[in-house]
Amino acid sequence: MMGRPPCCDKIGVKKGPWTPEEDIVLVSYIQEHGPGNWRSVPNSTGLMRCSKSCRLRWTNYLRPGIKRGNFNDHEEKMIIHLQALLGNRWAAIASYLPQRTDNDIKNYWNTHLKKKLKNIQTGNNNNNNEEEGNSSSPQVKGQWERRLQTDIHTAKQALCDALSLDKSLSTPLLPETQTTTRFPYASNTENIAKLLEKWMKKPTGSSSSEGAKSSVASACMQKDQPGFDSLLSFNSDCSQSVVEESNNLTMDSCFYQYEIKPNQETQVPLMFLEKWLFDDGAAQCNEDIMNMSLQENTSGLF
DNA sequence: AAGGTACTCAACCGCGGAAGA
DNA sequence: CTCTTCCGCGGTTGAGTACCT
Repeated sequence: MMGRPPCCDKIGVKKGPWTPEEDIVLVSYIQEHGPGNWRSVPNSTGLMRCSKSCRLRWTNYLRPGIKRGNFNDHEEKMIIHLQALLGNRWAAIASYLPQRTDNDIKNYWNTHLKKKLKNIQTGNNNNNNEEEGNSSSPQVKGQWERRLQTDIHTAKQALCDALSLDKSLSTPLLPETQTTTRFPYASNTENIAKLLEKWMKKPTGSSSSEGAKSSVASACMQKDQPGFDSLLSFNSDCSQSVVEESNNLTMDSCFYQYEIKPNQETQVPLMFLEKWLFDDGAAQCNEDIMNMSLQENTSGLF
């Protein structure tokens, strides 16, 4: 067969924004069967969506543990460092920020950080009286590019740097410890169930069901809205969540298994790298290289 | 108040890699 | 080993919203 067959039958496949009803169907199905086997989701649920769309909706929006809303300084720093180190490998970057989706990080990078860095860059150029287009700011850009094409030693330093950001923060950052902080995924599925019940029971009190639909939708979509978001969001006070969760491993623990696996898989190589880094390189994190690290370039951002 | 512009972010598209037959 | 199918990723789009004139 020539060419790649479509992931799904294009005929009758719905596209565009998801409705709350569709969300409910999808979440209900995943609650029962767990995420994965996306191919069978449309058939099993009757959703007129392609498998990809279902997966995307789940991973980017419905999945418990997703933190929405503004990125804090620490997250910004992490993203900037990791982007410099890993390039646009958003999934890899997201594995270090388990509360954020790769899509969110990508969007945030494209809409905020890129611009911010550009401003910094041009600011530096002006300060240094450097000509614009002349190899386009060799000092700053050169460092970024150098890091992207980095030799392994520099990469080790940068990763070391990135992972040691804000050690004072209580939130654990190393993947080894992240695996424990992901427990809230599990507890939150219960919340989804409660939420779904609410949705189901919600009287279509408003004159039209369409109105009710949209009000539910907007309540869900609304950023920083208590309700849906707060229920699903990954409590920033991870330690508390973990404690709670350790006492609360109910039926949701199966969710944890389903949820944790994909991330772990993507994380494994980095975990090895880090392990190797910290075993081998941590002691060598010499100050000179750290000083030339991105912190220098990004310090103006924060 | 109306129209235009900029911005945000959910969702789509197409590709590459992994897995399985 | 080859072919097919599925999954996941990164780039891109476009609808909705906010802001400006």
